[in-house]
Amino acid sequence: MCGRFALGVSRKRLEELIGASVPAKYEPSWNVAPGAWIPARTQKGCAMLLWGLVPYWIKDKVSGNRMGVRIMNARCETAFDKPAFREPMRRSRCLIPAEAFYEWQRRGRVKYPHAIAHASGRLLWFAGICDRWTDSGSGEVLRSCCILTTRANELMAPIHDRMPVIVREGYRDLWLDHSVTEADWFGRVFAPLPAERLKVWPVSCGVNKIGLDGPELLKRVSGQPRQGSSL
DNA sequence: CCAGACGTTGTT
DNA sequence: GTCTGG
DNA sequence: CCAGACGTTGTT
DNA sequence: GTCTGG
Repeated sequence: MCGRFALGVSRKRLEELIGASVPAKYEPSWNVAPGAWIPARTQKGCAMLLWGLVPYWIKDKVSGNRMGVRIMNARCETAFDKPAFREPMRRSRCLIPAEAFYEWQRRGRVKYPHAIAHASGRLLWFAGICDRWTDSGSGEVLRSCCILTTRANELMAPIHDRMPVIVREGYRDLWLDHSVTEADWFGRVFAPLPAERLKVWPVSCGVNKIGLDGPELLKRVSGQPRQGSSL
């Protein structure tokens, strides 16, 4: 799954990588959590979206907060059928850039955080969906998103059984193009990224602490070797 | 028909 | 808005 | 995802 | 245990 990630690149660098102008609201962070404003590539450009999908049909802000901030992920296997995801899957897909994502490996009652990044050092692009909710009272518009998940590949399996959908370069335009509807294509997009394209390493529990931030969160720590890896 | 949910994760 | 459960 | 709270009364 | 806040 994907409940925390890092995107510590400068705004200028992100603009180069995303190929669009990034709103000034963007700030680098190595501890991005649900509820944060995150940059996303849409068909139109780059927008800052609330991580935690608030469907357009939500009636009021209270239920929006209840429902929205909690929906940080959507299972790719069922997203086309779920009321909250159906329309966004069809017409508002996006790509969410990250340098790495964090997963916690549970061993008994202890949880060990790991970072996972592209083996090449390039950014990861998560498959996301977004929606636009309007406050009926104030007219305020809230744009929000969530990240699709798929089954873990062999690298991730010892740590966790789910991982984010990472869209490979050749499929990114396809994912953003909402004239594309063939299920066959999405099957390819949703396939877990092959293990050899990712790298994983243990990090400190500093990432657990909301509000703690900085590049040091991505530093490898020793003494917590992961177990059961087939690689 | 109306009322109520609408999601994921993990854990047991 | 749209689906499911009663 | 993790951390941290976890209440009541009445009124609009 | 379960919800909210970040």
